[in-house]
Amino acid sequence: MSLAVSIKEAADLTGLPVKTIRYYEDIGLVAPVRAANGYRIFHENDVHKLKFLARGRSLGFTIENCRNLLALYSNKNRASSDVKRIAKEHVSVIDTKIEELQSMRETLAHLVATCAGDDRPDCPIINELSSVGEQ
Amino acid sequence: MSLAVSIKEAADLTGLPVKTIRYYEDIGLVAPVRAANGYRIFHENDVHKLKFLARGRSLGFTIENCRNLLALYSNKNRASSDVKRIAKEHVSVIDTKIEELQSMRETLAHLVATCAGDDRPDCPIINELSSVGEQ
DNA sequence: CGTAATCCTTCCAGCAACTGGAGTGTCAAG
DNA sequence: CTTGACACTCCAGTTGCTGGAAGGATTACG
Repeated sequence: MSLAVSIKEAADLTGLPVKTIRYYEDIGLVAPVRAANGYRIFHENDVHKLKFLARGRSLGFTIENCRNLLALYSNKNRASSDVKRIAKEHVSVIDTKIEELQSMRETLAHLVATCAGDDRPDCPIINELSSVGEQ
Repeated sequence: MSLAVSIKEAADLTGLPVKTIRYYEDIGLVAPVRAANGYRIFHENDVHKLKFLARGRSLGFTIENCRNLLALYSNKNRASSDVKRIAKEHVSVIDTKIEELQSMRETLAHLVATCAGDDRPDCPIINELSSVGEQ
């Protein structure tokens, strides 16, 4: 017969915290059955979905992205073009974030480099933030 | 005499939304005085602080970072080393984020590249997420 | 059999940093 | 005098969890 585990075991198998798994059930991403005592029982398919979610989230997909991908995953009639589209959109979101962070990083690193970092109150970082050099 | 503006004008001067300025007052980052009718009045110093906050946030500092920087900014006895330390810590936080995003990006871009993106259901992106290739 | 440890359950509250909306008040222009 | 743009407060929602309280179930040990 198939795998049937407790929430703790599902957590150990997927690397997700127990709380997170309950949350995923709350928002309808998994639907484990219940034992007579009310305990959740995770079958192979549930654990598989949880692993899918863990990987998707660690790749930076939002919960809604994951919900869509999961629907495509369960849909044998899916077209790979749908999946590719979602993934491509996500790559460009990531690209934008990287660019923003790099520009932040440059500005800050420049400020850090020009700051003496001593006991004197004069500080180019503060000067920039308070826009003494107002352009 | 000094500048004294309404919340809308402060918003226009700083680029911050009106709602955000009210929120910044709520959490004690600015303390505009009130007119007889209860309207907020922003003086030059308040507008200056708001601009400082807007820049700090756009450089990715958290609100708490900004609160600290603002305290240093108002403190004429500050040492530039304090400011430099905060900024350096922040640069390394940004570096970590960039690295994570780049690794995500690579994985995804690879998957996108190997996906046919046609009408067939077979899809390497889904396969990866569902870990058919379980290692 | 008792009890202690480790599960399990639900529900409520909170984090960051806003954002939106409801409902109401104020003020200047035409 | 009414319209429109502004102002106010307060409550609720966003995302993706995380923590804790209060209680029930199960297992292991003596």
